[in-house]
Formats: sequence, structure tokens, C-alpha cells
Amino acid sequence: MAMRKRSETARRTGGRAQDALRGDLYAPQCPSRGVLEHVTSRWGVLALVALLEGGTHRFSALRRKVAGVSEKMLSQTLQALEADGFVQREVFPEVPPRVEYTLTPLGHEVAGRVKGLAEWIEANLGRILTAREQRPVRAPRREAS
Amino acid sequence: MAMRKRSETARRTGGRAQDALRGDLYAPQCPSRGVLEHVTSRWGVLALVALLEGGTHRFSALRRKVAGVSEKMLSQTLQALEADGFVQREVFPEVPPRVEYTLTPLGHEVAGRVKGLAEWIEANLGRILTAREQRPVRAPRREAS
DNA sequence: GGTGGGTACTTACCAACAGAAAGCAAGGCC
DNA sequence: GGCCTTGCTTTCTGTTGGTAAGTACCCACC
Repeated sequence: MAMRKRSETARRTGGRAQDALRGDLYAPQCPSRGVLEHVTSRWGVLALVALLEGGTHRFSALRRKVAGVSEKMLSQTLQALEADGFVQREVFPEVPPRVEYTLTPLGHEVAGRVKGLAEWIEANLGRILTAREQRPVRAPRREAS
Repeated sequence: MAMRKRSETARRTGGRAQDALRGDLYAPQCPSRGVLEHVTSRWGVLALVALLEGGTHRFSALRRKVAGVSEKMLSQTLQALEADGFVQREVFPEVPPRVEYTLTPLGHEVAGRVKGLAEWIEANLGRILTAREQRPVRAPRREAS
């Protein structure tokens, strides 16, 4: 992304070696923002949770599970997650082609956290919807006259 | 969003009362997807984490902290989070105008989870970047000849 | 007294992105 | 031969996100 060399980010964030490298979300050019966007993207979240819950999936199975995603977006999402080392892609040179996606150990860790967030929302939807109704629209410009 | 009546979702998900309502992320029309998108949106994540770490903020302070966000997007993001009951907005009719944003108890809970995810990424950036380098581009079309 | 400044937005506009649909490749089946 | 399958990629189009400018309000300054 915006990063040219590892050492540059390392300098900015104070780290030195790769395994000690730490990101800073508040810095606009930090690659951690890109990673965060990949895992929290509209379809990234759902793909990660689906892979965590169901284990290895092939492309079409994942597409069915994550209802509503287009092939383009699923492909794009998985490519991003693969590039970040969260999912492993395996191609079987058969006809018709078969491709399987699996979480890496790294992916397993993020997916767990993403799933925690997703489940919290599912479980608390009632509370959220209640809050929504109490805050119907928004003051129509300015509350003080 | 896509939901017309609460009872519709309740029927689909098997719940009955609002406080027992549970979402289903895999259902395309479930409002939980909308909520998830708000909290995992590019700026939603950063706003929640900033409010969790720093407590009450006024608009311009938040904008400084979440470097790179435009006024429009921050305003829009905060409106969505307010509508979902995650942040509370308080206007002081002074001159110059002052508006303060604070997490609600509900917002505190989500923000905690979001922050956990964000911090995991910050802490593991090194591992992710290492994985990225080992997976340089992507097979240029088809791996089997 | 009129000009400039500060805050929190909203609006207009444009570029980038997401999504629907069609194309592609390679072999099997009828 | 024509059509089916899968996992993409490409094309086209509508929605979204970002930038910049405007708005409203009152005060301080010259």
C-alpha cells in the first residue's frame, strides 16, 4: 500500500524487527488500516466467520453460505484475505475446476475476534433496534432556536 | 433498511420479543448486516476506538484523532452510530457551537470488541506483513497448464 | 460597521468502487 | 455439435466515498 519499506514503518512506530512490528491505526498511511479494512469489509467479515465455523470451503459453497455476495466480490475479498495470510487457497487442476479455501492459523485468530463481534451484534440486535426507534430521525437542523 | 416490521425478522429468526431478538448475519435482508457495516465501516471502527480510549470528544477533536477522515464522513459515521444507539450526541447552544460525542453503554460494549480486533491487528502487523511478502502476487491466470 | 475567524455541519460535484451479467476455459455428457 | 459444470475475469452501470465549497451563528478586531 503506502508503505515502501518495512524499516520505514518500523521507524515510525518505534519497532525494529518484523516480529516486533506494531501498527498504528491512527496513522493514515499505516498498512494496518488496509488490513483492518480487509477483515472488516462487508464480505470479509462474513467470509472469515463462515470459514471459521465451517472449516474448508470451496468457492461455490462459500458463495451460497454468504448469501448475497457476487462472484466478483467474493473472489476479490478472498484474494485480499489470502494476500494478508489469513486464508489459504488450494487449486485442484480438475475439470470442472475445484478451489478450496481454508483459514491459516493467523486467519483463525482474527476470525475468532471477528466472530465475537458478529455474534455480539446478532445477540444484541433487539437492544440496538430498540435504540433506533427511540432516536427516530434527527433534529431537523438545529435544536436551539 | 430492508426490514419493514420487527415481527417479520422475529418470525424469520424464531424470536418473539424485542429483547430476545437475535440477528442472522447470513440472511441478506437482516438488519444485523447493516449494524455490522456501521461498526466495521472504515471510519466507524476508528471513531469507536477513539471514543472508547479517550472518552467524550467534541467533533473537531475526534476529527483530529482519526486522522484522514473528512468532515462529511465523520458526521455521517457518527450519525449512523448514533442511530444505532452506540454514541450519544449532545449539543451545547453556544457560540461557537459545541457538540460532544460519548459512547452509550451499548456502544461501550461493541467498542470493546472492535478495539480488541483493532489491537490484535496492530500487534500482529509484523506477522501479516511477513505473510504478504511470501505470497507475492497471484498465479497469472491458471496454475495448471 | 464591515470584515475575518471559529465550529459543526450540509450540499454539490466528481472519481472510485460495488454489483449484475456476460464471457472464458476445458473437459464430460447426450 | 451444443450444452453443462466451476471459478474466475471483464464490461457496464449505479451507488458510494471523498474534496471542496457553502451555511449559520456570534464575537473580536480595525
